[in-house]
Amino acid sequence: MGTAVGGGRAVPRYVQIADEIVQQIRAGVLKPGDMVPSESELVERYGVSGGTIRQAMVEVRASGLVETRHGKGSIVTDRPPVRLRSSDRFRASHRRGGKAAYLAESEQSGATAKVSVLYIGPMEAPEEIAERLGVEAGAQVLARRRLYFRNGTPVETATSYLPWDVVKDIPELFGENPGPGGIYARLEGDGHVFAEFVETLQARSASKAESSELALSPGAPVVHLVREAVTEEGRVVEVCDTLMAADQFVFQYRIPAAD
Amino acid sequence: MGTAVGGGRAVPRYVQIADEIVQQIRAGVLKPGDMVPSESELVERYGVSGGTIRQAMVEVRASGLVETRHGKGSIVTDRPPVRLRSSDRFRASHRRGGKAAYLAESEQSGATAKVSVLYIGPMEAPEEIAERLGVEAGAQVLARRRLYFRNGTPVETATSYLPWDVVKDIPELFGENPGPGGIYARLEGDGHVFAEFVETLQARSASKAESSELALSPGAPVVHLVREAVTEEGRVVEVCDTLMAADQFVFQYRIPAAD
DNA sequence: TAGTGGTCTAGACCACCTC
DNA sequence: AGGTGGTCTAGACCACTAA
Repeated sequence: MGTAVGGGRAVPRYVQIADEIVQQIRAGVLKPGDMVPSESELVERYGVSGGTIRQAMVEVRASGLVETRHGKGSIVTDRPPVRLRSSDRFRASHRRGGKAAYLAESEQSGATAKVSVLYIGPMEAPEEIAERLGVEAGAQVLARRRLYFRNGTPVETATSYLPWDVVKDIPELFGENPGPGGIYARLEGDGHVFAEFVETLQARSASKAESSELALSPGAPVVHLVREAVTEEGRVVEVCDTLMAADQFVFQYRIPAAD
Repeated sequence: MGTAVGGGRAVPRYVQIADEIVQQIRAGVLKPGDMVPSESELVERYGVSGGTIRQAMVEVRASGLVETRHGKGSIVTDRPPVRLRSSDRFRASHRRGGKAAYLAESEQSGATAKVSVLYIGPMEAPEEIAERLGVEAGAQVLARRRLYFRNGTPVETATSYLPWDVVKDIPELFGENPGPGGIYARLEGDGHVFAEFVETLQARSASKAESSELALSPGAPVVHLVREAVTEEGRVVEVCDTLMAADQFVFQYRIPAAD
């Protein structure tokens, strides 16, 4: 059994160790791309048990400065220039210019972007989605589920839901590439006039499943964003449900002060 | 020593246990206000070691459905009637109605709100703030630092920075209570006409210091929001730097589609 | 195969809270 | 005093990755 020094410290040993490692990264002793010493090496260096090092590494991972992969080790992440999701990404002029929102943003920051289509096809609307779309729960909708990459790593999953009667005559929406300007441009081309987009955001810790899909450490913060596209008739013609790695995005919204 | 069954399961035991407990809460077997069985009781019930239960409870806490306090135990949280921070909180009509934004929101959800003033007075502008305010770094500004409570627990710290020449003739801004409509109403009363508010959000894990100020578990997600108040002259007359417990807030923004 | 992280054990001591 | 969570130990077995 262990000597069991106990928990009677002002600041726990594992926090001290975590802080030391984080400091080494911030100070540049460990640079982006470097490997953090292995857990067994840290056990020796600090003279503590494996469990304590383990707990320290959980803290270090939570700082977002490090990424750990099973059988490999922990690597110092290169500070990614986050993508700014500003509210003018939905300007109609961008669509007329032929750019989808996410591409326009990627251009600004010079990062490589990629989209992987996970599913496009009919689906029974989940309850919450059906409610937002104003259709009955379980009604058939078109679902478009994508995974977005930035510089090769997944940063965002997005699923768009559109009522069947809205999409049934727009064949482009059933293909992987909806064409210039994205799906909003196609909807506009079919006679829908957008009045506004309503975005709802909540930040929380990633579940186990989510963290694996986005290649995050379990418990890393994610942002859950749901966007509704509302037409001038007051109809919600699309609900987009998005989950983003929080450290990859900064959100910016402009709120007019006018009454 | 332990029998060391090892980690060779598809889904780890601690995740299974965490899911079971979360399910019991979602299903209503454990209701808000109920105590979760103690860790030692869970050890018996599930026939695993303390460490495994401990890890399971970390997962359960991450779900936000439970709150743990040291010598007491874990209690199922009141279904957090999160405060919706919608973008219409800055409508001029609210200010003319005499309500500050945070009070107007609290009324909607029926929660008790409290504000504690931590500091009001002159301060040398931090670099990032000075940049946003368009003043020189280190220039004197008025800082108003508050801590917001909701149902007795701290949920948000906010610091407003205002250029000295803007505030020097508005004595209300130096007092704890800036009067009906809040500081924006006072600025409007002094001739400033707001054009827009620009909010920038980023979610991340709380640092040790931040988590203690907001009474969060270390590493719990927080939202860092910086708001600039822009007048029709294009001047930023206030920068408000806020840190919020992520599980207490849902953010909503309406984005006009017009070009 | 060797090294790394991931899970688990059985037990210890400590700090906090309530009675 | 007795229970609760918080920290720590020493060791085990497993899964993943790379040479």
